[in-house]
Amino acid sequence: MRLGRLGGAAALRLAYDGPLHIPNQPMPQEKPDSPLHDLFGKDAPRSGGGEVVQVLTPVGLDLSYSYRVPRGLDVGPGSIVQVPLGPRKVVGVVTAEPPELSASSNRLRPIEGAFDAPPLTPEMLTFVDWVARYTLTPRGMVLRMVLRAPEALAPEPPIRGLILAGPPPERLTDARRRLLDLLSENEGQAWTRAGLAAAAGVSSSVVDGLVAAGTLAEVDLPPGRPFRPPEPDFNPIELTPDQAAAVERLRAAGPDGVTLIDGVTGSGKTEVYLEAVADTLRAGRQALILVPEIALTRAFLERFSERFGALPAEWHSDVGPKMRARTWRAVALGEARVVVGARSALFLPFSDLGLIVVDEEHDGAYKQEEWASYHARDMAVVRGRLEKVPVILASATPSLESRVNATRGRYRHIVLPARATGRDLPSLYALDMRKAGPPRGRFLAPGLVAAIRETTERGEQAMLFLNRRGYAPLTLCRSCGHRFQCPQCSAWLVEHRFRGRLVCHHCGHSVPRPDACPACGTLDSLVACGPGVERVAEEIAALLPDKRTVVLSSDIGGGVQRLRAEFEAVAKGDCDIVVGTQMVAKGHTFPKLTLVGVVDADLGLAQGDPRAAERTFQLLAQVTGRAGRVIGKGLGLLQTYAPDNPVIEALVSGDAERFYRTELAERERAGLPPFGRLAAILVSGPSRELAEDHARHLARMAPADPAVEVLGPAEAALAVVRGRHRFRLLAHSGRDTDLSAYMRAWIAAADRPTRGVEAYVDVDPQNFL
DNA sequence: AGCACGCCGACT
DNA sequence: GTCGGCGTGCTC
Repeated sequence: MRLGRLGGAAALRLAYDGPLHIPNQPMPQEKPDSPLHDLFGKDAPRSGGGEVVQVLTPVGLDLSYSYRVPRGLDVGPGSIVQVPLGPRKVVGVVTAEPPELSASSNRLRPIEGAFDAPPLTPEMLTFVDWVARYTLTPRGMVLRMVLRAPEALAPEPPIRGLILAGPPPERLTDARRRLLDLLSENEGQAWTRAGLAAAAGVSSSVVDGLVAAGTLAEVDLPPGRPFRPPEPDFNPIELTPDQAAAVERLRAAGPDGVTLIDGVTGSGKTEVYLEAVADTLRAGRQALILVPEIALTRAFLERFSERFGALPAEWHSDVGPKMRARTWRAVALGEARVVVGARSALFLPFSDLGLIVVDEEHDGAYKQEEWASYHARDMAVVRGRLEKVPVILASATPSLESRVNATRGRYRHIVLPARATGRDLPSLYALDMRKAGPPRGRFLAPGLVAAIRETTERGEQAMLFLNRRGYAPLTLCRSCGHRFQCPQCSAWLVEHRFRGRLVCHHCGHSVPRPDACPACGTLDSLVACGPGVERVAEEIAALLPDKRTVVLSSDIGGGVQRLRAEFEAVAKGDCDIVVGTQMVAKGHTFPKLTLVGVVDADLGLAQGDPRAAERTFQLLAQVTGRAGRVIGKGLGLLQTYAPDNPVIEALVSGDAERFYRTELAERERAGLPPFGRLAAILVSGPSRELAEDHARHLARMAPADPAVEVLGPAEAALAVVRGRHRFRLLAHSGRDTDLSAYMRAWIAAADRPTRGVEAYVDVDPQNFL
């Protein structure tokens, strides 16, 4: 096992050079005793054997451990190695830190070997450390995100292929003849066992028989090269003058820095950043395109391959282990030139990254809130800085953070004010439900129903948007008032009529919908309260029975395949009315769609969530932006009980700037992001008492700091999830305070939780439940 | 994160 | 009397 040479470690110098982005995070000043400090500006010596190196392992540890390098093993910073850890063997990465234990220490154990994979670059190692520090995640856990394709470390095993290698067998059956015919028609071709059997229409035992007879022989085929390089000049598209000007500005921008492409829906942001991808390919470098949800980006992949003559590599949770391993290796070896991926693609070990694009940069899906919390958009900006490559953020409704960075000049700002097709943006109107609401028991105002009727009569499509899955969010007994609640969560069970069940959207618990009230036994006394998409579909189908209605929601049966098919069917025009949840707001173009009705425009405007207005504005602007993109005159109708709410007013006036102005003023007044910083601690435990006790302990232990205000503990809005009781604490500071460092000090000062209690730190929380 | 060690309930 | 629950601590 040997490794190639490593690039100069001097590149590490850039790591802590100045204020990095992170929504305005000042770079933490490294203290002289930091383990990383001594390395800057020096070339880390490669080990020639018999020495000691630090190895970071992908376990929940912040420390790296010292290991002895056996004689003859050539490893240096970034090398991927196997080391013993306690009773097991784990993969690890040699870091650039100086050894902590001396060669004579009896705790020292030897590295067992190095993998034949390219070493992680110094930039990648720095990135791991940076993310770990900022998010308060053990470095090992961040490394784990990098090494998340375990099979990728072994060279890909050759494919077993079959070729014609001997005379035909003595007994020639019908099946054998068909198989031999096929082989002679494709002379010299090697087949896989299953492929040959299927192509010849025989069972695999026929193939085995011929192998045994010596007619076929097994050979090793080199593993396939699935990553055909995209060609930058394969099929250049004609750009509009606006787009061409935007591309020129990107080119003029130079080799690094962040650019926000701020363009209305349909303005062709994608075409613009694909030109930047083409430039990256021309320079022989790799590009990463992050997208919020990859499962439904079929259309994007097709567009990409039309432009570049090859598909990009894909990286997301639906990629199987084999393809995952191949992709990881191909990225590390520089063979995969463009990767389109979900947020986890940010941790791929690119060998020569030249560009990062974050599409729909405002999207909440970029924030991971599981065991490690990070915002992929912010970390993309950090990685771009470390790698010294440009980062492009694209959105029709940019986050307030990015807008402020653009107006302050930290980001370049490219605005695409008009649709590339020259079509007008949809006209939006508020439907005041207090004055012109639906009759009792219904959810669609007569005005909206009439508009849907007119639209579909013209042969165009209408969409009803409601960000609520299922049939009804609450079921109660008319007789005794019993409400169906999840036994494990403080949430109502949502009726799903397709499935005939009541479902908890927080833990997945579900029960069949009973006929009688479980509390009082009364038959047929259960009533559904409020609408979900299924119920809206039922209502519109009853009102317009001759129209074809379809529901697009993540929980229609059949998984991603079925959903993709449904989206394509709608795009082809196979239905008149679409009723959809949040997922219809993203990306897809439905050419015949000209009317979008928002069933409950007030739904997202919950009090107490500082980001509610922004999220609602973005979501409603995105979803109404689907209307009239290809034909007709787009129309959006917003059903609301608060037509004078600033979000609704800004949408209806078509003046996005007005929304940004008022919302930014509000945030500035309250010192909220991007004018201040927030970090949360979520304490959860098996009982209310245990969770609350630890939350109070944390509150007492919060370090005194005049720059930081600590709030709480308060019971979380969702007080119980999966049987765990939750409390929240919030730290609030100005934007010049290193709140991440404050949180590290806080956690270090407090006792570690015990007895099943957990404390989870979320820097830059997006979600306030 | 794993995995081992360690101290209190229901069984061969 | 043991088997085993998972609570606590360690891994170079």
